[in-house]
Amino acid sequence: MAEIRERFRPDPSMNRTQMEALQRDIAQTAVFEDAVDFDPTTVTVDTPTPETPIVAGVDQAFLDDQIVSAIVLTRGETVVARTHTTTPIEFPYVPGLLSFREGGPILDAFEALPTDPDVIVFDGSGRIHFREAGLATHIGVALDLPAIGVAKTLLCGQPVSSTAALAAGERVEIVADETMSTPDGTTVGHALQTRQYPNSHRINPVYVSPGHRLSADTATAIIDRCRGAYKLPEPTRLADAAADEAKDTIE
DNA sequence: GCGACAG
DNA sequence: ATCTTGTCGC
Repeated sequence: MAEIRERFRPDPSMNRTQMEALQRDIAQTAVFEDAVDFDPTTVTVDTPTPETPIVAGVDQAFLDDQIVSAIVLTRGETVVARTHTTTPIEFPYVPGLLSFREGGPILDAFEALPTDPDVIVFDGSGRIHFREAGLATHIGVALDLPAIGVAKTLLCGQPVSSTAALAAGERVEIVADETMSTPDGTTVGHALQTRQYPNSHRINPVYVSPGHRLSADTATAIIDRCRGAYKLPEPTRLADAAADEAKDTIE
């Protein structure tokens, strides 16, 4: 179903220079402004209506030499489609080059889907990346679909203020720092507190950044609307469970 | 050389 | 990401 712009496909056989060149190309093609066909404020993980946008959650699980890539499509709390692929691992984990390890398998999984989602949620960074070309940006551009990156830890960039004691729903801007090709001070994402305990113990926020066709503000607003009972947004949790489940079936 | 980094 | 029991706290 998904149309893939082949010239952007992450090729694991490229050398580092070629990979970084492709990332610069990806970054220039990426649109960090709202260009979506749905109303972001209608995204929900609860009871859906016929107009509720379809959100895709994507996540991977690993075996010795194979990678399991799972995608779960949901309309509100309703699972619309689910698929997964198992592929040989072709590239190691290298900070800054994650899309070359996970991107191929993810695109394979998208090709197996019966329908395209309105927006995709990835487990990793989007614009919060040295060359503004994180996993969410790379695959979002390759599919030309709205994409958002949600990372559990910060790859680069700096919060404009402390993220230590945020209440659920609160956010802090992440701005570009000197390690990035982006001009210093550019807002590239947000630290979003998806969940918080009433008292003492603290939960770390997640780091949301636009991947493609979305502004940082809207990307974060969408993830905020995907908050469930856990730290990770619901689409990511579902995909995570699907990947683990598929993995257990294999081993 | 120092720093330092998604999954 | 993955290997893993118990354990502290609401």
